Amino acid sequence: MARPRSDAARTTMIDTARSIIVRDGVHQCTVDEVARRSGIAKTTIYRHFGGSDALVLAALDGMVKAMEPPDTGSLRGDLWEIQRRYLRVADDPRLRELYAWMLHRSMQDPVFAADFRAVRVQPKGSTVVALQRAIARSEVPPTIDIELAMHLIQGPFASKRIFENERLDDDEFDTLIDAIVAAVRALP
Amino acid sequence: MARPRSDAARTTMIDTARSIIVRDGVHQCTVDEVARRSGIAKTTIYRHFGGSDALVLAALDGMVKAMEPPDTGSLRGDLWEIQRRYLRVADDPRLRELYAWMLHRSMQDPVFAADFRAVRVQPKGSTVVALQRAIARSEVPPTIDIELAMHLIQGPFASKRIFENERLDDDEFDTLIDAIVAAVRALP
DNA sequence: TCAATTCGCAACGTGAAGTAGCGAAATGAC
DNA sequence: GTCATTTCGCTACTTCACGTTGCGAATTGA
Repeated sequence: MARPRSDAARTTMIDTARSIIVRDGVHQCTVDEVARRSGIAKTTIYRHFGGSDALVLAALDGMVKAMEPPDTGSLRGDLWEIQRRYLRVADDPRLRELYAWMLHRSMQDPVFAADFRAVRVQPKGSTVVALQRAIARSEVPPTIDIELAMHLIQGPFASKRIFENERLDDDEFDTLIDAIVAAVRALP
Repeated sequence: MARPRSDAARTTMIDTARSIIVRDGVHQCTVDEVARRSGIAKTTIYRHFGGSDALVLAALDGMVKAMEPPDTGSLRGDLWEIQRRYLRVADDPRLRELYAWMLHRSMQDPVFAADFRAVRVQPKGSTVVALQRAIARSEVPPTIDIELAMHLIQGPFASKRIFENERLDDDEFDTLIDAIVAAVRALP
């Protein structure tokens, strides 16, 4: 009907937001700051995104590189690899901060929670594939609740690394993997 | 040397903060709001606590009733009871919000993280006692890393209930408890 | 009694959220 | 090509919370 919204402006905003998030953390990623650095007017940002939440989510979307699930031939091997990668990512304080911020916003706002879910970084997909392969190999019963198994797998790592903010050394990591594999096998 | 700080004022601030947290959630618990509701001057609040973080932590301290560890005679029974109570508490959205807020603030500020640690609501103490009893009964090896076992136990519940914000039905709960007990027994 | 400190009050500065009005530029419809 | 419509960038504004400062009055230890 009339002048369309500028794609170039949208791209610039997202790129600016992204670089702020990566360089300085999500807390610096305010509408004012994006406007200042990008040269784009605040009003334009509000027209495009309606607020910093949607802007951050748009910036995050696409940064999330889906992990191709490893295939080592055993559930233990696959989970070892998946969680190893997960912990490497979680070593970045900005990412832990980002995760905590998203959890925080999700608790305040169900709409944000739903959007967050769509964009989230998670080893979830890989873990599902690893579990399906383990079922195909008859390594675990085909009747298990895969979603529950996922929490059984990633919960202990998240608890120690995110909630408690403690690193895991190699021994702890292996011990946890072994115990978790035993737990998954014990699932009905 | 001179006039001491008013204990009455301090108590009033803490009580006001507490009631705001319980009634409206931690987000409404700002210095301005506490001042408005309590009739105490903002400056006085800053003199006493230096900011809303310390005020909230002070308000929380004392609300946390330590849970007396259940003693059912088996690790499974103890963990069942402990996690059941934990989930009942986590059913309150204001508490999940509070937890997310604390995690969020902890990521930003190591000092807050340390203070948070001292005040935190957690079934940690009970779980440690349950594990020690299980060791005494030779239900699990005496060599296990108790802290790691704790994450193995509470991680899956936290992952599903806090991170994912999903409730657990009775079947899921029992399944998870069984799998976790198997995992703890598999610890070296 | 007196010096020191607190309390309550009012005002101020900062920073971010979000909104409003305006001129200029761009674009779809005709 | 013309024109109505919408966007864009700008400036300015309101609101809210944080945190600070200065001041008179009240309180208390020495």
